[in-house]
Amino acid sequence: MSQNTKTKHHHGDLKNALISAGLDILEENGLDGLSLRKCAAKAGVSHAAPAHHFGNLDGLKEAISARAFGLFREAMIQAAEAEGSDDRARLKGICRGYLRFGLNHKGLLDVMFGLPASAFLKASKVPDESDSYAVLREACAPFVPEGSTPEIVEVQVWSLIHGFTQLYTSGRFGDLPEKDADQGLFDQVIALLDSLSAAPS
Amino acid sequence: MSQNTKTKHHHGDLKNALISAGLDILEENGLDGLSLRKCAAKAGVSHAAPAHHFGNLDGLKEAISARAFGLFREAMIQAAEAEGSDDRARLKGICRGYLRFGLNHKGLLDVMFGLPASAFLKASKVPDESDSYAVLREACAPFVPEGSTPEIVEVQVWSLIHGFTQLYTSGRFGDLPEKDADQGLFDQVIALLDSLSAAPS
DNA sequence: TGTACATCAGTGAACGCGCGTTCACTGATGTAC
DNA sequence: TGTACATCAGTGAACGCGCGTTCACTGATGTAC
Repeated sequence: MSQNTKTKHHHGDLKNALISAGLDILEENGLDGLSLRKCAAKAGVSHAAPAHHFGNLDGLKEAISARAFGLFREAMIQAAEAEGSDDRARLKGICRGYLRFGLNHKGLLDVMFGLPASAFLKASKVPDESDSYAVLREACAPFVPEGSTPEIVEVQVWSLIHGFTQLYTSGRFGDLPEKDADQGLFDQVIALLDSLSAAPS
Repeated sequence: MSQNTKTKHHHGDLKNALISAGLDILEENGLDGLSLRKCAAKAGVSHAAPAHHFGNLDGLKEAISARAFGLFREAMIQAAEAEGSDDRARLKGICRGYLRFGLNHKGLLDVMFGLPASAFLKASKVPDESDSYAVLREACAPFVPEGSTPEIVEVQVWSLIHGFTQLYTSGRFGDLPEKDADQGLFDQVIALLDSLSAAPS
């Protein structure tokens, strides 16, 4: 106890601790509740400490966002695996994972898609957002009809899922219960994909 | 000049002036730049004045949002009329109007969809958000296939357009130029609707 | 038409708050020799 | 193995800022008679 929590200087992994603190704050208070000082307090550190690691709030947000995209990716993969192994089941999992993530982690989705994509593309190393996108891309791949391209199918599916999630989580679909929302979104995506695939066959 | 701008007390239409000021601020500085004090300053009035009309910032936001939904509706209608008079042309106009509005007035879309829908549904009189939705609904009506319902088609089209707009305006589709985005979105909606309508015919 | 009065709309000073940022500092760590 | 020293990470006090909110006020408006 003496060494563990009270080393005072040299926290050890403050950078990650601050990111974790940020995630917690987003879950509890949403995007508006996020500040450098709150993250520092939650991580048990003086309020000036975060500047050493992130520079400013935008830096922290980017780091939090990257971690959130990682969680997002995991959530989709896990949901996909829970559904089954064929192409449709995997895609259904993506839909469910996306929507559930939006419902359960509205604050995270807000930072993730609140920052412009350029904030990620600027980073030299391949960012976590791309990793998430790859999951979607792979799930869409089996449904690309002959006359089309993967990009077109991805954009279409992504737009549909993303729009549905945003509108549903902000209460635009009335009191549609979560379970039905799940199914409804999937049905829509399937209808969309069927139409694409049906054309050439 | 003496009477017109310097009556000091009793602005006359301060409520609307504050809403207009809010719209300007949203266009210039985005959602984060919006505050009661800035709206008051922009309207040329003391910073405590807005409280008389809106109570707090959320009240102002709702009023701004209502006005923005009105502009949104007009933008869609105008774009639809510019396209032509048949069903497809009208729907294409809706797509274009929606996307353009998102591109040109990102700040407005942020308040409009940043507030939960319940903020509008609470209002006793039919809110402007419903008026906007009616435009979408009417445009979708001719494309409801026999086995489906208007609601399903609306949700699907709305999700697709909304998601596309959000993702595109935050830079998620790379450097896709605006003109192509317009066409791409419309193509997608048409493909979606064709698939729905084609099934029964 | 005129007077008295209640109500309403906006003023401006003051408040406390949380914020990001700066700064000199200090304690811990790692490295050179 | 031990000493000296540079570097790094976190401290805590201080700063100014913009914010929402409160409050006693005052000037304009509308209404009753």
